[in-house]
Amino acid sequence: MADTSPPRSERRLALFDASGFIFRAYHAIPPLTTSKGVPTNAVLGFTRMVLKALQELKPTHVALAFDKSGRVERQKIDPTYKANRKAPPEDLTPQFPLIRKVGDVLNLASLDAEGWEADDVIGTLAMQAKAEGFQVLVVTSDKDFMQIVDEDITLFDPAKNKRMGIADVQEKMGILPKQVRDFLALVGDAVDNVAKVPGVGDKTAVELLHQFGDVETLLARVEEVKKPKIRAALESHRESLVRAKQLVTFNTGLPLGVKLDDLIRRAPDATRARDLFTELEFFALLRDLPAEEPAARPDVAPLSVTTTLVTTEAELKAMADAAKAAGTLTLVPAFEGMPFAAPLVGLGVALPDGTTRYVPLRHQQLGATQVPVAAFTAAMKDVLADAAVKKGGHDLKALTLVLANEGLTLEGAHDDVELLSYLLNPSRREHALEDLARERLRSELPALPASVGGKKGRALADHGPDEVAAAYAVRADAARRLAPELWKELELGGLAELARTLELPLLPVLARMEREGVKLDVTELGRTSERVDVEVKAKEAECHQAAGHVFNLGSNPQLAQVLYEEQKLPILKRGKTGPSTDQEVLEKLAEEHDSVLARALIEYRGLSKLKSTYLDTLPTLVAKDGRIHTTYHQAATATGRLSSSDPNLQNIPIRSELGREIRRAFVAEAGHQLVSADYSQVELRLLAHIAEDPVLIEAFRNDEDIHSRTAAEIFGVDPKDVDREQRRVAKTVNFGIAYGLSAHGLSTRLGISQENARDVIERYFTRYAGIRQYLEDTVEKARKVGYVETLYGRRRLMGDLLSKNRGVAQAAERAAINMPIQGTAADLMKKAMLSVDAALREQKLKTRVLLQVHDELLFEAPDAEVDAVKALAVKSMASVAELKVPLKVDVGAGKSWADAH
DNA sequence: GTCACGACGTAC
DNA sequence: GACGTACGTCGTGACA
Repeated sequence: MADTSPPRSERRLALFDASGFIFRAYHAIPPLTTSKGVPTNAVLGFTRMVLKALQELKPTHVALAFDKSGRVERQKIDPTYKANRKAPPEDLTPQFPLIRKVGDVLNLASLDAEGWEADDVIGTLAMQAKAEGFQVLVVTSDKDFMQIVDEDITLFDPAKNKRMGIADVQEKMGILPKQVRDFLALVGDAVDNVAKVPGVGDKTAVELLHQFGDVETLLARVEEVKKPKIRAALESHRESLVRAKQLVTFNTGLPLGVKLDDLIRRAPDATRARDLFTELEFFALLRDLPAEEPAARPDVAPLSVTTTLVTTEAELKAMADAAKAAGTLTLVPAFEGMPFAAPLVGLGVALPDGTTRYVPLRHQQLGATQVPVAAFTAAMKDVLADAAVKKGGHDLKALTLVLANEGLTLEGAHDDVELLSYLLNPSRREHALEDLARERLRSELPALPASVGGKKGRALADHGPDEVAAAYAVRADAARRLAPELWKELELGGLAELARTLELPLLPVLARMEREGVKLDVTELGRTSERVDVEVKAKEAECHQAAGHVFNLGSNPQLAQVLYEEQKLPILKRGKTGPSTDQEVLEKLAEEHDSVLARALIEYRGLSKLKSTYLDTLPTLVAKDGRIHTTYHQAATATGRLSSSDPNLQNIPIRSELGREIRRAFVAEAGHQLVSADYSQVELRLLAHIAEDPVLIEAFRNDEDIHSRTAAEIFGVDPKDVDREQRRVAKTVNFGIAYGLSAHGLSTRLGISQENARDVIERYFTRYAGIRQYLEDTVEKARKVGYVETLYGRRRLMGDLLSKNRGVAQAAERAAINMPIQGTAADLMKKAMLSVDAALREQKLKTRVLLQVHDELLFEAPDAEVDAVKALAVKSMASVAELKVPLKVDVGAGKSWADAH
């Protein structure tokens, strides 16, 4: 036995009734083709079933069994066997070879035997495996297989996710597994053209088998059959009954010539599987492919391990020339800390000829040979600024910023593998180079120094060049190798244009915004903080007073104890870990149960939240230039939006008075103003456009108060007669509709009954019929193709839509509804940013873009440019797309962010 | 001390 | 569970 075999006792062979599933999948899944028209419904159903069953059963050995001219041998017994079967439908035939191909890339053995059916192949293998001590799992939905069930052979129906052993067969059929063939012979099979004994149905067959055991005994003692009609039928159908039993009995002695060790389960060939699934457009399945495969493919060269240190100006120049000649250059900077402030310690380089370099620049180690930074910048300036030399790497925005610190401009950002991977699957949490290399190059990257990313260890610059050269150079090489593969997939998914014309051009714009930063009036913020500190302490004391003792207001378990055990207030909502104490609950407790504690807590929470998150934190993040430099993440959200962190400047308060006060601390330099331009109702406008809803389109074309108009539609009144309550309801519906709003959600939000909420939603959909249609179509299409997309082709893979867990599937539906809207808004804003940035540069204005908050851009403009910038921003943003509705942009200016609104 | 997680709350 | 997308703070409990 081969060493690779698991211990005997743990060996499990899964045998798939592949041929059976092909037909089942074909009929279970509605017609489906790739964008090129290749039918794939059976392939998809089959593939899903196999992957699911493998996950469920975790077999050690696997085989797929197929029919091969399957009726030939049985027709020797009875020429009419399956004679009335029609040829497979014409859109199924081309799927047979594709299914074999799926088995191939999943590294699963496919077995068949000329003239025999999959049943016989499985029967043979099952017996063989049983004899060798295997547990056998037959994956099938066909009841005929019950005949081979025994202590070691179990059936598994992936459709029902159910296993079937001896006891299950007995319970279901009322007979032993080995009697199943007798049963089938007695009752016949119209579909397969197996003759039955007339007058013998399921019940009679079972009775007969109880009495006689099997067909042979029954025929030998037929005179003992009590009912004359049945007896006569049996006597006159002797031959056909014997034949029927032969037909339904599996042949378990085929000469397959396969050793069970050949069936050891192997990991899928991830690369080929990815290619095939991409070709078949099984995007939802792509995500579930395993990240690694055991064997390295021989056609992929190992990642470069020999790295040349570049320590002379001549070598630098040679490197720059080589890059210029080839037109590409892949770079990974060695730095630590924030990219907008970090000095460049070194630079990993990969050249298109497959060689790698490391340029040490600021290693502190004694005796480290390195070129002076000035010589480096002089030698590299041109090639870095040459857009014709395409730059590659991982997170080129960080590279751009770090180089900018050295006075270097990076142009031609093109192969950012983080960004490219993000566009392929924006739902993915991370696009770490380590992971991409593992998945797509089957290589482990050497570890970076512990100080980078983590906090411990020596500073990066205290490492010698030799210690880190390989790590950075190999990273550059990995990025260089990944880029072509990622571009190929982008082309296949129709995403390459989005990458080339939107995301990659945006990258330097974001870099400039981060580098610019926004000025914070720390003194002003400090004053506010001191004042709030007093208020927070007062509220805290009030809470302790109300509780009768001191406790940690920040601890929800402690708070829950006080509220629900000591004060015996009713538990209105529960979370996973215990009773909830969130704002909604507190408000109810304050209102309906007149809880002094709840009332004080609400105020405490509001104050302490703003204090800890903003007032106390923002000042610590002010850089030496007196400004705050956020980091924008271009590869973070599932919809295509940007996100912001360190600090997050996209959730600075605005709704409360204290919130606005915090915004007052974001100010313009002397002689400048902040200009804010934001899209009005952009998502609702996009919904109108995408859904092509005539009523909503008309409302926006007339620049109506959209919430009043909606209220008028819902409540059947004239827009001018809409009252405040009606408008409030309509506003909530308008906001919620693109999020997959439910009656329950609307009722809790508005404090109305669920019936009432249902009625409101129903009226809404009646008046805005296009919206309902759009929502339904979006989910339906997403289920079929596995993704949703924006107006500009940005895609989000949506695997969970087919989840068996209804909650998960419904959440995925809501996300699917929302993404095209939110994502298209994000696309538009990104286009607007490109347009605005280009216009500002072209007109050589001193105004800078500082912040983006999803539907708002914040500029810092010299006083003299304010009016021009207002006009420029409105024009650029509003004309970024020609839609069925106008895009409206509101704009304002002032000394602070609050004043600009 | 660090980490992961959940609860909560801020924004659009 | 019940309305989508993010990120940050705090408390908690596991682990070192």
